[in-house]
Amino acid sequence: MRILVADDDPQIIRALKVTLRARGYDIVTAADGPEALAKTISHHPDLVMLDLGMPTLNGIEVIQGLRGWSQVPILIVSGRTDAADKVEALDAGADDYVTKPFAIDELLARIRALTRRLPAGEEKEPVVAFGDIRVDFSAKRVSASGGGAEPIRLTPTEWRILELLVLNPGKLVTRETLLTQVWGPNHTADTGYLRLYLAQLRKKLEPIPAHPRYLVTVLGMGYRFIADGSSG
Amino acid sequence: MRILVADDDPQIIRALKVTLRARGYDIVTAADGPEALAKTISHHPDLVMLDLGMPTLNGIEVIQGLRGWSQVPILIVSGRTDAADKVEALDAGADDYVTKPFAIDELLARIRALTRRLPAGEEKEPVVAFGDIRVDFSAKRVSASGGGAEPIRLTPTEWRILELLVLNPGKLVTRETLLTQVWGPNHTADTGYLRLYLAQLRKKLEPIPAHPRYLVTVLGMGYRFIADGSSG
DNA sequence: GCTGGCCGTAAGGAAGTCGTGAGCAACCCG
DNA sequence: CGGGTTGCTCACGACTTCCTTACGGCCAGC
Repeated sequence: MRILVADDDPQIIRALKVTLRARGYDIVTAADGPEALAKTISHHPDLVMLDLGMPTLNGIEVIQGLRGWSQVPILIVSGRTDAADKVEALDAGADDYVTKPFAIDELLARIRALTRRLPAGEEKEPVVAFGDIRVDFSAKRVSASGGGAEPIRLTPTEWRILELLVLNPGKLVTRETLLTQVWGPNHTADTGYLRLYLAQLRKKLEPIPAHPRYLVTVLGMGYRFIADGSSG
Repeated sequence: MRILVADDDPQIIRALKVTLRARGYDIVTAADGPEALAKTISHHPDLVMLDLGMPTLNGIEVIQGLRGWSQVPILIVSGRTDAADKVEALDAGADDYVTKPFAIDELLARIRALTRRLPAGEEKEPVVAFGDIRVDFSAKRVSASGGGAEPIRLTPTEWRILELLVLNPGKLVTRETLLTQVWGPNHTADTGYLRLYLAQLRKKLEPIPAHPRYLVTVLGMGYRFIADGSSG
């Protein structure tokens, strides 16, 4: 988690850097408004902490400059306690406003609150591709880029098995693991239906189902997903 | 924009109700924790204002009860100024914390900041179009651009379901997600009414209701909204 | 080379899910 | 108090999914 700290007071910068780094955050600093804008562009922080009283550029203008193109959460840290200042900053696009002096624990809690809902906004799509197949886990969707644009339909059970295998690329997934994870902890007696679902998955996903390249059998043990580019 | 105000002090309730209604907000009130939870389920507010010092149920427990199934923004209004209280509430899932007494202008600005990023489809147009249908989220209206200019009427439940689906284009929306988001956390036993509402939505929105093109069933898992131009 | 065990494949029935229509109770509003 | 709307239950047919059973092929060990 990367945080940009913009303040013109070197002491505050230093104090925040130490405190936040100790909490595991990756810290980028800026001493004035233009630098804050530039470093937001170059470093893509997950949160911007902004002091309103910086030289060169009004704090409000920095907020507006950011909001013109970015939805990054903005936390204002200011010495001004006047309600009018808070209203102006919040309406310009800031997400929270803390007045100096502040309790460091409260600041940290507000940082957590602001960064918590981040994944809901701009997240990468967890997509895994192999061969002509694209697996989109967030959308629960599989499509073949090559043969026809029609999406491939998987049943819920097929999905669970594919997830277990693809999310552990290269690793062996034992038959017992598959059975307990898909059918429940009490379900360890396999009468042969696991082979059946693997056959169906291969029929739908493998270029040559009879000679599986990605969903490989490990004799007597279980199955393994081999990603593109992996040897063996 | 609907706001739930939960406080055990009738005077505060009354004052906030008047002030917020004057700003155009739709206000729902609750006098204790259980009522706040129940009215959140039944009224689906866009923001929950919570007093920590309510009887019957701890404020923290109310936050947890909401966060178990809802992502609605929570604004804590409390008389406690101690940093530890703020940390506890924010870490439990609250999004902002204001201490009494507060400037009403600041409170309004913080409400605007919290509700600003509400629509899950951030910063996009609040209008989504597919086929001959135009869905206006800000005006809560649906109209058919093709056959006649008269607006299509949706019931509140139909609207909730359509929102969940359209705001997650291409993504799978689980049956369980739909049930908890629309009917509340305790409502997981589906006797078949979800199919019914989907049928009604398709009857009103789909060109050929019997062969849905936009509100697609994913067998055994849930439903999916397919936007125009997407493959499939 | 032979046998036993494991794997892949196919067919078929049981069980579950979905779409649809009919119908009833609760609620809102005039 | 009455009409219309909304929310929900029940029942039925069509379809999909799940799982069992059965059979043939491949590899290991003897």
